[in-house]
Amino acid sequence: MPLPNAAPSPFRSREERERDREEKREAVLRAAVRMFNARGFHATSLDDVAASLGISKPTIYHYLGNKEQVLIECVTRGLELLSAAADTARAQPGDGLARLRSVLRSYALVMMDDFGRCVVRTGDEFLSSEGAALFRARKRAIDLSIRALIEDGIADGSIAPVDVRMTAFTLAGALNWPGRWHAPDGPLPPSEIADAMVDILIGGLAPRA
Amino acid sequence: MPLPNAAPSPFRSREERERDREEKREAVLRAAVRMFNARGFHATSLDDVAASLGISKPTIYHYLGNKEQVLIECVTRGLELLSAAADTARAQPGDGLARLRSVLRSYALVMMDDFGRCVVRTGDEFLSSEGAALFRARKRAIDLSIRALIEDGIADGSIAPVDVRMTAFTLAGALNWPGRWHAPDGPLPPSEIADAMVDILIGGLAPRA
DNA sequence: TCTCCTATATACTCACCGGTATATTGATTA
DNA sequence: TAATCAATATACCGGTGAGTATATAGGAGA
Repeated sequence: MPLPNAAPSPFRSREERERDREEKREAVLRAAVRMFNARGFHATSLDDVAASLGISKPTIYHYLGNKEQVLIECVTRGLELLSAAADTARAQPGDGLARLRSVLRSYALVMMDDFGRCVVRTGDEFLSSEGAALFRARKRAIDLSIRALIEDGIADGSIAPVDVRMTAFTLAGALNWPGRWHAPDGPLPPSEIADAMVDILIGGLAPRA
Repeated sequence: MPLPNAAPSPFRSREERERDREEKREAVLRAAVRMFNARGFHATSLDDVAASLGISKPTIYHYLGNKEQVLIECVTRGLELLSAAADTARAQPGDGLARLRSVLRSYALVMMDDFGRCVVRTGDEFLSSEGAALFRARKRAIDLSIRALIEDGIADGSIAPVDVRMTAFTLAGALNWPGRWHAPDGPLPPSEIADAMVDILIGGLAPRA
């Protein structure tokens, strides 16, 4: 219970200071990911990122180890969003197709978020070999989640007996693409884009007999 | 008619010299695109490219203006392959769906070629504003080709009445993706990958009633 | 109060790399 | 044969940017 003394004190407790620190870290990451997405990783200097926050480069180094780690944290945020999307939708009721549809929709939405975008715009080339290995492992886990869902759907008859591996690649590829072309201030809201893409992927192009 | 004197002369004619020059230019481009694809544009120095050919950096500048122009030529090569794929398949007989299928297949194959890959790995960020404008214009033309084909198919009843714009995005996105993950020395041959992806996109996932 | 830790800045180093100036060689042409 | 041009190399310049050394100021704890 907080005391009724609502006057904010300039003296911060330990937890408050830790929260402050976390908040600043987060702000650095947000600013960085926006710039990385807009100009590309190599073309963005940490001086630029610092300037956009009105701080200086060493401050960034105070909160994050080095430039690659900034990128890794951004990518990791995005991958976590993607994993979360896959996991929560997977736990829902419904047949395989319905659950897959839900995952695909969430996946597409993440791809129109700053951190999701960053995942798709960051090739292995940008990371050190350790970073790239981690990156690949997490992407693989997400891929496996999607494959499992497709298999469920095939088993319960809600999905046609397709090649699971290639299907997962195709779906992910299509849904990754908005991360490259979607402009956050475009006319179509992300949810509509996601719905339209998922409908096409689920239904295909050929008219139903 | 060549004279029966088959002994290769060290004295080259004008045409031979021009062909030589063209061949060297081409070799530079091939070496460059491979490295760009493997390490990324910014992480590849022209010294590296030169070294991989056993020549020196000024030689590259002798054949191509500057680093951006090297990239633009690579991307242009890829875009030409893509345009060619769209145009030739469009001129074939068959209903809209059949022709679209043919275009999609060719498109996917180009994406597993060095130059096609380069198109998809090169974001606008890497180019100057003029380069990026050119790039976008050519991609737009390809997009319009695909849209036209989808419209044909809807008109002749071979394609379901989908949202044309979103469908073109979705198809292109899915087919672009191999440009990022496909390894040229992988087990599956590109033609099989292309077939599998196109089948999924055309047929969708839901079982036919 | 003295010391230590945190947050921040300024100013620097160092490596890399795009691009160029200049030299050399050999073939082409006048 | 002299003048020119194409093809190539070596050696350099200048900018940029990652990362660091060092200073400072102020709060926290002993």
